Amino acid sequence: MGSTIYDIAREAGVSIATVSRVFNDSPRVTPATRDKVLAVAARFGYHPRALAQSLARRKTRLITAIVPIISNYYFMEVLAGMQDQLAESEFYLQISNIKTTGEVRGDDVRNQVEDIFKRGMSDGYIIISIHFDEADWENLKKYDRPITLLDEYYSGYDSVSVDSIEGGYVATKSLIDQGYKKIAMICAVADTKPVVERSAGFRKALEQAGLPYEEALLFYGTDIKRDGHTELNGYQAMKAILECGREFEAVFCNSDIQALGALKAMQEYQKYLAIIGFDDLSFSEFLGLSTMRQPMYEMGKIAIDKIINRINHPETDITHTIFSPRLIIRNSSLTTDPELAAKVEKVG
Amino acid sequence: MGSTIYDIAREAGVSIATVSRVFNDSPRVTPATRDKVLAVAARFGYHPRALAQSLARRKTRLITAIVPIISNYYFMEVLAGMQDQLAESEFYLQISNIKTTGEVRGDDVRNQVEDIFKRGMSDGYIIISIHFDEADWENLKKYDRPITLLDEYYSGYDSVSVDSIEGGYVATKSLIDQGYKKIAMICAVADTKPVVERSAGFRKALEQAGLPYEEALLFYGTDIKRDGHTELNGYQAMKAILECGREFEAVFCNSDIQALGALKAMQEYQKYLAIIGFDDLSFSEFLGLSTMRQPMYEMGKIAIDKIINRINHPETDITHTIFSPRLIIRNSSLTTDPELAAKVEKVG
DNA sequence: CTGAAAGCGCTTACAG
DNA sequence: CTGAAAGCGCTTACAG
Repeated sequence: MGSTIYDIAREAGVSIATVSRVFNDSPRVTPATRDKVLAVAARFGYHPRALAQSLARRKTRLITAIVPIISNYYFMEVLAGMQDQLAESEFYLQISNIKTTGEVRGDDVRNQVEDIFKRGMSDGYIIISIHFDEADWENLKKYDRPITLLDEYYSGYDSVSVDSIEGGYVATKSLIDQGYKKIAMICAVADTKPVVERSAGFRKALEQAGLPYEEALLFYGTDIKRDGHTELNGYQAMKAILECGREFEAVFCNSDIQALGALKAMQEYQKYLAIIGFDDLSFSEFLGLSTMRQPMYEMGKIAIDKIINRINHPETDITHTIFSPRLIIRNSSLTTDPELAAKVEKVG
Repeated sequence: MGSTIYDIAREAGVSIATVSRVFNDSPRVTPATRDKVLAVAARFGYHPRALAQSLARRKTRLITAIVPIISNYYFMEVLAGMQDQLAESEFYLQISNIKTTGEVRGDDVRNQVEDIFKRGMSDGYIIISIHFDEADWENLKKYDRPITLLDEYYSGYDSVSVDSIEGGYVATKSLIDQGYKKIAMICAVADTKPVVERSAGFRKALEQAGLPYEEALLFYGTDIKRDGHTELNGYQAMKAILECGREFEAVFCNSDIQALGALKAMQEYQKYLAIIGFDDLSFSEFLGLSTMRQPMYEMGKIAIDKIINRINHPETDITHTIFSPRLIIRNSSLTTDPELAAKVEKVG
């Protein structure tokens, strides 16, 4: 297939250095030579191979986003932000997907991430929604590549994330403020970072309001795909709530995608609890689902800024951008109890 | 940062050829030498750069999936299939995202796709949900790379797709079979491949049943993001249906994501038409949404098979795999009219 | 402004 | 089984 820089040089009667300069927009080329080279290149359908360029430059101009199963609906919006921010830069974005069967943890994920670093194909890496422990994060340092964490915090790398504890707190408090007292939480896979943090916020809100917190308020689905961030998991958890024999008025749900499943369970049981989710996925608005909004688009933009900045200035100080999630009240968490409703004003 | 093959060779007292052989699992290396090399490599934290390997081999062992805005929920499931099928192969998958503002057409998309080919970074390309015209597809031939189309058909490349005309026909017929006579269709952006085909099926079903077809049965939303495959677009289109002054009983909706928006519109108007979507996204089950199922996971697997086969055997005949979408009946399209209901048996 | 030459980090016949 | 050498397709000081 391909013609090389040598073909073009020979045909245009110049050296390969000149051809290279033309394609790198070097100012040190006469318009005449440039035109001649470009003409020949067009005739041959020549384009410099990114591969060879990267090797020679010792720079790939590539940023890799590492994502554990793109399924995360979350990622779609993050991506939009990354793309828009990338537009003006010289970098290309490539996405490497981490395959997960079941939980997003364990050696398998670790190995896949390391494999990506071993290939050494990118100037910088944005790691999204992967929650390693300290040792794992430290271990990545040996590859000596710029890293930005998104939806995760570790002191050793730049990061952008949302304060999940605060989010769990605000969500639960919004329920309490509406007059609900019997509140459960739908978790995803236990010991998982989002769950640990959001349930901590849940607990804090309850205790602050003088409502007793117990483990028994936490409900789990059994589906562990995507760490339990699935419709099915939420459906199962809500079923557990409705069948546990205990009365609940409201539910704080770990994620919108789970809330979608929870909604179905409520319909099946014809029993409607107030519910508030977490994320604000694009469909949540159309479900009338109250939620804690994560500024995903913004986070994507910021992650790109951070990684580019670190690629260009490796020695700058590490920074962490932490958003407070925003409360979005829609119908799903509004009380239907007229007595309670009287005390509440619609917020969003 | 990194040590190179030279460092390892020197330290291990062998030639770089031997180091290379060790890392390429060549059988022609004594266990002793192999161990020695591996030990040194481990100590140095050495890994061959994929970049340099690719250049020397003139093979990248990389397959690139080109996707117009990953947002397409559709893609998530396709990806799962691709990953599973890739597991046993020697290839890596990388995803290149096409940025789209508004419609997925025009020069901008064309240029982005071409840029990816110009970089020449992959051994093969799977192009997903991009609908070019004949000239555009032909134009890509000049890059002389293996290409597989997914969710698109063009005779010049291997492809895997779903018969959308058939899908539109079966969906509409299912509505007719249930006794509905006043049926509208929610389209996405007009002149777009899915819309053209599905509305053709819609028309065919009507005419075959002796129901008059008119343009006025086709409704459009104004949001053109993702070619109109958005919740908002469906919401707008359903509003148009409910406000047009004409009575409808049922709706065939171009995609599940739009159906989600349509559902909201119906709720707002407290007017419930039977509705059937297209795709069977993961949440559709939890919405009780009837739909035409596309075997996305399977399609992903097949696309990988095809591209790998063509990479390894460039001269094999071109093949097209075309699925008939499967009808999934859930609550949304079941009639509530007891008279009609009597004639219908629940299918799915 | 242009060219000759070294170098990027590997692989792979070709000998031995 | 192992090594010397050429080659993959570029970029980039260094001269001029």
